[in-house]
Parts: sequence; C-alpha cells; structure tokens
Amino acid sequence: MGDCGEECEAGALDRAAPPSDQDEALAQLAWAIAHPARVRLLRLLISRKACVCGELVGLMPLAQSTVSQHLKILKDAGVVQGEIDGPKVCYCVNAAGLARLKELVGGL
Amino acid sequence: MGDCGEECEAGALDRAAPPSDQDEALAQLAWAIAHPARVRLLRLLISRKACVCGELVGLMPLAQSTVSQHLKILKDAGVVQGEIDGPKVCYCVNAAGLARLKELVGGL
DNA sequence: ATTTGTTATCGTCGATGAACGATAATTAGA
DNA sequence: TCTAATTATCGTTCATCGACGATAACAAAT
Repeated sequence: MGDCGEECEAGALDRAAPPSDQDEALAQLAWAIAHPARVRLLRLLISRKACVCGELVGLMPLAQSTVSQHLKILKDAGVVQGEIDGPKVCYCVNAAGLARLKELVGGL
Repeated sequence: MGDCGEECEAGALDRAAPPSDQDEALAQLAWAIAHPARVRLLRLLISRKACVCGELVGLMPLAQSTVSQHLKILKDAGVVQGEIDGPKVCYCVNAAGLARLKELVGGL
C-alpha cells in the first residue's frame, strides 16, 4: 500500500504559510459538494432529469426552504446557475465551475 | 454559458429518494478536503515535502492538536495513511482513496 | 389591483466543526 | 526505570451548518 519507507524531510518551504488561493478555491468547491443532498441535486441537474426548483424539491426528501438553501450554496460556489423563467427558476449546471472542480481535484 | 433554454421535465424517477451510497461516498470524500488546511496537508503529502506529523505542524500556522485533528479526518476518509515510525508517525497518501476521490469527481 | 403560484429569505433550534491548551499515551534513549 | 520527545485525545469555547416553518418577494394571470 503506502510507501512510507524512505525518510522525506521538508525542503526549503515557507514555514507556517497561510493557505494558498488554490487551496482555498478547492476547499470551497469541495465544500459545495460535501453534502449528500447537494451531490444529489448536482447529479439531477447534470442528468437534466429536472431543472425547475419545484421539481427538484419533489425529488428530495427535504423541505422547499432547505432545497433552496442547498441550491444557493451550489450557486454561490459557481457550480450551478439559475435563470428566472416566469415565476419559476430554472437551474442548470455551470459548466465552467464544474470543470474547474474536476480540474482542481484531478490535479491533485 | 448555461443552456437552460429547453424545458426538461422530470421523468419517472423515485420521488424523494434517500441519498444514494455514491452520493454519500462522494460527499464524505469531498468533505475531507473541504477545508484549506486539509487541502494543504494533502498537497504536502502528495509532494512528499513532509511525512512526519511534526514537520507538517511546522509548515502549518496551526497548533499541533489542530493539525492532528485534520490528519485524523483525512485518515478516516481514507485519503491518507499513517505508519508508526518510532515515536513519530509518518503520514503518506492513500493512493486508493485519492484515486477514488478523483474517480467520483471526474465521473460527475 | 388582487390573487395565485413559485422561490428566496428570516428566525430558530439542535448538532457539529474548528481552534486551542492541557493532558494522556507511546516510544526511544539515558 | 526515568526522562525526553512525539503524537493523540480530552474538554472547552465560539462559530457555522442543516433542517424546518413561517413569511416575504416576485411574476403572471384574472
């Protein structure tokens, strides 16, 4: 499994450096999908099984306000996007945000 | 950007289904890296700039107990692995866990 | 203008996260 | 055995999350 055999000492590296922007960006994106409900919402939007908020609510075992909160979190993180469509709101994936998430995770 | 133009209605899908195992697994892994300090720790271990807990502490602007907690979280999530090496503990990446994270995120 | 339907926000509550200092546990060496 | 060094755990404090019901905000139709 893990190969911790050889000693590996810290090279010349900033001592106690503050978190880098990349670290913060990844942490923020990861946090957006760090909840089963949000993962589910994201998957539903990706598969385009549903777009309108009301439909999403119907597919989740959660109250409308709770789903709205989760959608807001996904939106604030830039993973999801919402367009007003009459009295309803049609959510869809923000391709750029999702790509960035994949890129940052893949680049680990 | 987003193409929310066409209507997409929900097909035949379980109403209010509980979160699937995959959703929970991804959420759990994502949560492990949903904090800048943990991302940084993971990056340090990936680049093998440091393995021993003490060195990691020296590279973070956090108390020893806090770093230990974050390492425990990463370990519990299966992203990191620790082997006892004398009085010290040598941490290293759990390749399988990291691969699973990448796989789940990439599969979105 | 009023009503109806849809979504966002507010306020609250219980649970959990994040940080720290202090202390225990463990191991190697004197 | 006792000490020194390293790491994990405990207990506390403050802040934030997650969930809900209730209510406000908004658009369309009557």
